Amino acid sequence: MSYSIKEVADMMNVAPSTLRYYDSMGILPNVKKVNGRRIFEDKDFKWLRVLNCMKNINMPISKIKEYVELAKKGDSTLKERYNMILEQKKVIEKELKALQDCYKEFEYKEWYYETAIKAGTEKVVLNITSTLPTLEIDKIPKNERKDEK
Amino acid sequence: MSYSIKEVADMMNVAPSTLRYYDSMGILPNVKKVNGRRIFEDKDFKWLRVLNCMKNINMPISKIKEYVELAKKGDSTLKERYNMILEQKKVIEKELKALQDCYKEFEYKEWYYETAIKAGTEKVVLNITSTLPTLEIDKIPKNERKDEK
DNA sequence: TATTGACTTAAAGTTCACTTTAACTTGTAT
DNA sequence: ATACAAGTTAAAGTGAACTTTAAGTCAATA
Repeated sequence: MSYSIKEVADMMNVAPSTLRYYDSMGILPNVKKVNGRRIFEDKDFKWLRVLNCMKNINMPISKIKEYVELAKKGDSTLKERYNMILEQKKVIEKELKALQDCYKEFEYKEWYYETAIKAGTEKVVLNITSTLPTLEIDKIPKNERKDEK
Repeated sequence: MSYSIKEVADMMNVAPSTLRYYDSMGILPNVKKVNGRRIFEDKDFKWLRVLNCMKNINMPISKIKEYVELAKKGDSTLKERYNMILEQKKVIEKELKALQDCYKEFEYKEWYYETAIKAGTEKVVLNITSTLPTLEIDKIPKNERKDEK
């Protein structure tokens, strides 16, 4: 099977121009062209799946390109690519943790507003602080100082 | 306790100029100023924690500002703010799911490279496709067509 | 008293990731 | 045959989120 740029764009939820842009940046390697038109085939989808992941974790295009260039060089870069994957796995773990903490913060906010709406006013909940450790802000920094009041 | 802009910037892992920028965009409400200098107090950290969350889930500043403006208006906007929170919770759920799928994809990649490195070549794993449903790409679109080869 | 360092604003500059535009080609339908 | 839809490139434009710069203020220290 083969697919046009529009079809692939729809599948990936992006504009065709975005895919052209990706291609121009060199992160859509080996896409076949017939009469100057891009034709996406099954083999391309393997990479599109990975690309989609990399975009999801906000990997910059420059880094994605780095990976693509390594892959093009073949077996001699296996270890380098492996290390990139391990590094990115750590990034995802961090992001997952951050997102989960955010989720808890928002669950707290949900309760907060439910309580406030029932009471008709925020005042009843305003001085209850969420005890969720979303931010390192809870740690007091070294160069702490007294209130100058 | 009170903190300088530099101290808060360090706690939040951003540049002081970023906090000034946030302030100029109106998403650091009610920060005290002494002799023109920003002084962050305990009450500000409640909001900074939430702001940090909102940044984490890539909420645009314009939307964060919307929320701040609603909060400024007081109890009459409780329901609106509640709805915003519910909506954002859904966004987080989606993002979490996407990230978890990416994590699986990267776990597969980890195995892929471990196997390839052991064998000294990618060829042994190259035609094994991950079966993880990271992308809707696996669904064949309506306007599918035959290979023109 | 002079200097240093951390702050201030307003405005301009930068970066990234697209998106749009303009001029053109190609394949399909009438 | 002609029109139209969908593709193409190169280059310019956009928007968001900072970041840098320039010129200045203020408090503490030598």
